[in-house]
Amino acid sequence: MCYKERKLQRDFYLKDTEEVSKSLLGKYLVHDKPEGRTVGKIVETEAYLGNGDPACHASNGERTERTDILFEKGGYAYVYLIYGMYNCFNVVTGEEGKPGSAFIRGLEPIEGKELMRERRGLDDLSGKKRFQLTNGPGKLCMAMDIKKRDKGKDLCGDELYISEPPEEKTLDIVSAERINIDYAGEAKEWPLRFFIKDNPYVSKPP
DNA sequence: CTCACGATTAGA
DNA sequence: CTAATCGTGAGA
Repeated sequence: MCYKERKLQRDFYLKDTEEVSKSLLGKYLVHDKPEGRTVGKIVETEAYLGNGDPACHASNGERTERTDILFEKGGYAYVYLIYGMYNCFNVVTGEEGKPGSAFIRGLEPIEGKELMRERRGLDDLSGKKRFQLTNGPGKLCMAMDIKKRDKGKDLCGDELYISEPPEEKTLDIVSAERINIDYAGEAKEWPLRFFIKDNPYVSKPP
């Protein structure tokens, strides 16, 4: 499979955050490393809108060292450490100067599953345990080996990128409230979480 | 400089 | 249900 030929170009990422978050569903996230390639189909995302969205790290419109990349034009990786131990992967969206990102919450493993299993430190993948490989934002970063050194990487590059799937399928997309943002007041209720209906790699099924 | 805390996860 | 664990950024 030639993922590079199907790589999403810059214009895909320049649209508004909500639209990019939705259209990322079904796409293939690819990470090429010396030890091997891992590929996962994106099955769950959340939109973080920047200005006006109290849940977004750039909500106050102020640039800080951590969130500076969110103000870049779309198509860059935003990776940050949460709870001192897990990485979270976002795709920067929109035009330059407008902060916002699509948070990737769930992947369905496509290629490099053995490498993913090793990186996750799992021995037993029998039964429903196999979903633990990539059914959460921290888990998929472990499986794909995405960490802070990847922050700022251009997804239009050759190492970490997103591709059109081999065949277009019609997706049954569900919207819901975002997860674990109790601190965000009424924004907690905004329907900015999107996932593929009934996909077992969605982090927290409805 | 200090210090409270989180877009999570694994395990009891 | 809770502990783990540390970079970040607001405030002194």
